Amino acid sequence: MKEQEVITEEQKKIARFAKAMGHPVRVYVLEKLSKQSCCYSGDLSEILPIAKSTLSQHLKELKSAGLIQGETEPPKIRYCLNQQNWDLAKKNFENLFGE
Amino acid sequence: MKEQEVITEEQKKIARFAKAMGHPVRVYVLEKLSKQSCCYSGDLSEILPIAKSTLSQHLKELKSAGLIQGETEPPKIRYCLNQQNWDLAKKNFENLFGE
DNA sequence: ATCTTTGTTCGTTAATTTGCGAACAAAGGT
DNA sequence: ACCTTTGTTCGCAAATTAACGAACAAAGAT
Repeated sequence: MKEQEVITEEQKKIARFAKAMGHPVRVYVLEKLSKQSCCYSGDLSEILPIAKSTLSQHLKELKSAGLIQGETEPPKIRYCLNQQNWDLAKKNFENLFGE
Repeated sequence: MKEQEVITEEQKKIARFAKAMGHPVRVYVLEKLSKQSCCYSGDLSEILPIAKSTLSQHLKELKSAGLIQGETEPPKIRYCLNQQNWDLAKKNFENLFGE
């Protein structure tokens, strides 16, 4: 045990992404977005068996991890992947798993 | 909202793996094991700035997610990746991120 | 000005997670 | 028998997460 920094920024980043992906609903959302570029939160709300407030929190979590982004398009909000961070996450995981 | 199952087993599996990877210490351990096949928990304990009981819990979490395994080799325990599940996790993440 | 639609935020509750030190267990060494 | 080493488990406290319904906010439609 020591006080020096032994955990890299990349490892922290991976952990941050992984944590955000650590719930089935959030994986579902990410997978959907990776397949169809965008969707409205209402679409998800109709399909997923959770309260819309709960869904909203999951989306918030994905947003704060930087994996998705939402563009307001009244009265709806269109969600897409944050392509830049999605690519970064992909790269980070590839590094971890080794090609 | 409905009652039918909309989330696949694979999505649940990804979430389970991701959750286990959702902490910097656990990412550190996984990365180390992916590079050097095996290590003793004591090696980790010397390097990581956390109590050994805390480390033990992180290892337990990785074990219960199926990502690592520990072979007792008294008085130490040798930890390795659970290669089968590691490969599965890799595949699952590749599917999610898309090649 | 009011209504409708769409999401977010608030307040609460229950469950889980993180972290520590102390106590315990296993097993070889003295 | 006892000591040492190595980890795990226990008991606890603090923080975070997950979930819900109710209340609120934004903005176009009537």
